[in-house]
Amino acid sequence: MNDKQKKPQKLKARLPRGFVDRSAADIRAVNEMTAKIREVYEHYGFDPVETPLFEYTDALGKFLPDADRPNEGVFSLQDDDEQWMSLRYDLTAPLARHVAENFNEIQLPYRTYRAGYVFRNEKPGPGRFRQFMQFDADTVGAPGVQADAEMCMMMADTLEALGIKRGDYVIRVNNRKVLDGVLEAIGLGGDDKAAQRLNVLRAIDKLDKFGPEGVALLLGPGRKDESGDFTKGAGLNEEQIAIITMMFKPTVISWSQAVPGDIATIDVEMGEPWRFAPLKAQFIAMGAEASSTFNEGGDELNTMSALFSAAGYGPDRIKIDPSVVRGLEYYTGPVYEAELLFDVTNEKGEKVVFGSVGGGGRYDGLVSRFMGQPVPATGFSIGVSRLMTALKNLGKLGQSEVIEPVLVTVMDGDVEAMGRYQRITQELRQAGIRAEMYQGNWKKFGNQLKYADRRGCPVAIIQGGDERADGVVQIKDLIEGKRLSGEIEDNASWREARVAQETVEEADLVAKVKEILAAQAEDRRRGADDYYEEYDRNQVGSTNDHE
RNA sequence: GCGGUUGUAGCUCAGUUGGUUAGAGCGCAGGUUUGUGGCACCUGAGGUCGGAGGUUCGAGACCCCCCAACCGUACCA
Repeated sequence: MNDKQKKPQKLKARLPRGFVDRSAADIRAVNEMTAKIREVYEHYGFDPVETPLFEYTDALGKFLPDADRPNEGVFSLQDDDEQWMSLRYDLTAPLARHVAENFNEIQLPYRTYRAGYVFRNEKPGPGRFRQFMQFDADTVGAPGVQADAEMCMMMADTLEALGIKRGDYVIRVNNRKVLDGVLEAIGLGGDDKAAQRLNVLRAIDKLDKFGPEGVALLLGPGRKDESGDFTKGAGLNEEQIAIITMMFKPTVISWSQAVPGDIATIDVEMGEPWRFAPLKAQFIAMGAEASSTFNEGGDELNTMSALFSAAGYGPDRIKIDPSVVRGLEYYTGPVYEAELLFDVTNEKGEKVVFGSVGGGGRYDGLVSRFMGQPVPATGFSIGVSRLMTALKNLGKLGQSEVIEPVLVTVMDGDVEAMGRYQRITQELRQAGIRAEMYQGNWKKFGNQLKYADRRGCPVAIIQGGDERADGVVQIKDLIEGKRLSGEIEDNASWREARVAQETVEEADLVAKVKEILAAQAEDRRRGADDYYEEYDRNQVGSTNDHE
């Protein structure tokens, strides 16, 4: 008490882990993106719907928070009636709830889209957040794979609408039934093998991260990562590993040269569903019945492939790829994934494989959880936040720069003068010019221009007592002035010079400001052209322009 | 969860074998300048040295425990 008074503990300003504040530029970029996505979805005949951020936890799935691991994966809280509620972790489960709850009013097939933030209570990583935006489209009540095929085509169209060139992305399609069939065939069927099956699927899902060798290790004994940590494998034998590896490791030997019983001789080039035939033949050669699940999945992929070709979507846009796994739990049929193929440079200047920016599949069981009848559905989700990072790299965003407002400075604080400043500001606004009157401490005039400078205001309007008496205003071109400031060293003469400033009649104010803004825009355009010429010179190999 | 790295001002960091009152740059505020941005100069605010315990005459530094962040890995319906 006698010691020097302890200062009150300052509150530490800190952002919760895994969350971000969004800047003006980011928000504008997101708006630009979502507008383009929405346009494509609307064009395909989808209608918007919105559901709340919260749902009752049981509607989201079977993952109730329990005593041991509260809030595992989802953010949950108990309502005052003690019911558990959770922040949604995707947009699919809430849609299923919405459809089930309004089943009588909804005309099936129900084609709908929606965008919104979803939340995951997981450990965040680079480019992975605990709140992020998804943009979904779904068709509920359509059992045929033509609905799935349409989704894939719409994904391709959406990416192109966002400015991603054909060849810089691919939609990869697989079918859960094929995977299930393969697992059955190598003796991993049955409930007692469920855990092992899951391990196998997870291992395959890591293909883009660890490559075929890494996946093979994960399928077998296990893999040690660079920090020395050991990941336990699925414990398959070499023959089983070889069959699974066959699904994603292309070889050059054709089927006719394959030696029965020697799986290493079989060609499984990706991209064509008929390539599954050798797999099937191999199962028979090994004495295992090729399962009907496997055949069903293969047939569905064949149908989808035919639909793609008929609609003119070749393998440069959509291809069949047996290594696609996705959403390990609720998918029941076709699954698809949108992948970016170009290199992306991260904040640290390292090249990284960007990978998946969206995906989806058929989830025939989700709506029917709430109903006594089957309700088939298929849909996909685009990771908006993630895709935005990629688009920034491509230079496809933020080009339409926003012009900061014209600043009307304040010289005198009396009501009459203030009224004039206010009126000038309104005149500019009514002429369609973004404008604001200085709202800080007007007595420090230097600070007003400093504010305008740091904000990037293009023009400042100045009217002191002298100008007011004459019915004129000073218009200062801040961009031009900044350029000229480099030529003046001495502060006094810099202040004297009043560079890039001219006096006009009040009546001519709007016209003159427009003139200056137009000249500035012209300068920017010229500068941008130079930039893009430079940019184009640096783009090697991007010769196929389909626009 | 497991493994590794790192914690000093708002930010980036220095701080010697343990030694007086913990520093710099940037940023911020004020001034030189009550009618002019940049540059320059002057002044100032801003620190539980991540936290607790221990060793010591003495700890920002050494020891132990805890916490947090970052990276990798696992999980991700």
